[in-house]
Amino acid sequence: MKYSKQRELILKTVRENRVHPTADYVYHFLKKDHPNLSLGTVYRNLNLLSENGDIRKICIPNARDRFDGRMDRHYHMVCQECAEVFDIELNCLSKLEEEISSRTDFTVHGYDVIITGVCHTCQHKLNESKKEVS
Amino acid sequence: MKYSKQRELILKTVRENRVHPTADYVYHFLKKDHPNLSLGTVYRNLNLLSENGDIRKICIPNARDRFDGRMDRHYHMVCQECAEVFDIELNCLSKLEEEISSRTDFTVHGYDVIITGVCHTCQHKLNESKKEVS
DNA sequence: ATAGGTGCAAAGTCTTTGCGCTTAA
DNA sequence: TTAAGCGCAAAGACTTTGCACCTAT
Repeated sequence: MKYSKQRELILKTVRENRVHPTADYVYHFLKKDHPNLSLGTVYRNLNLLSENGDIRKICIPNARDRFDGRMDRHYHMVCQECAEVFDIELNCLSKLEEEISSRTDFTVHGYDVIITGVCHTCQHKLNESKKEVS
Repeated sequence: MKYSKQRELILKTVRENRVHPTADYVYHFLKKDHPNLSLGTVYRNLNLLSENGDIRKICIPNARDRFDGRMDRHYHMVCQECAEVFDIELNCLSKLEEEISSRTDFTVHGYDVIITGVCHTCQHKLNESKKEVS
């Protein structure tokens, strides 16, 4: 693959901005200092990079796709209130691939775990507003 | 919630068609016998039903959302070749919620595991075409 | 009677793509 | 030199929504 400044910047942005950015986030983040950047280029490169295994695409119900620069084994928690995505390490999944291959004839390339719920901050806010009502 | 014939049909379709149908599938499936049905109604009801916990919405990278009428604990394998979705039961996830609550302050509502790879049929086809080349 | 649901079509949102120009190799 | 990549804008895919009509309660 031919080098491009844009791709380098996009990869850097996903790696360094640990918010699991959307394509739009990456675009606006870079647009400030690189006014010629186009959204199409961002999409093209995010897809390229995730196909190449340089970044991960995270698919979340009722939300747009996000990208993750961390390629080590970890999983994701999504807050239903604020829509933020948090990382988590889980021990009990270490045997997952093993179990799948022994129980099915499916060739496993990868897997993702998406935990949905409410983050600490939002839970706190919800508790506060409950108090106000009662 | 007020009863509607359309909603009943849509729920029945998702429950009985174990292909993890997309909204479009449900629409065309029912349209045959119910020509007045509109796609908007299908979307509205699929979203309603999944919010109510009657069905599950499955979000798959690079594919449209699918719906699942099985509400018991199980997970999903997606074939990257044919895009079909298969169910799988996994034992090692039984302690997952426990581990998350003990390790984080995240309130877990649910989680989904999406395993990507290649199904048996497609793997076979891939092997065949390799043979042809060599 | 009336709140909620439907059908329809239009509008939205997010993403991809065609094309002429640019640039890394 | 030239194939890959870019910027732009238009098109595409999928989903939501406003509104007038309909229907379960």
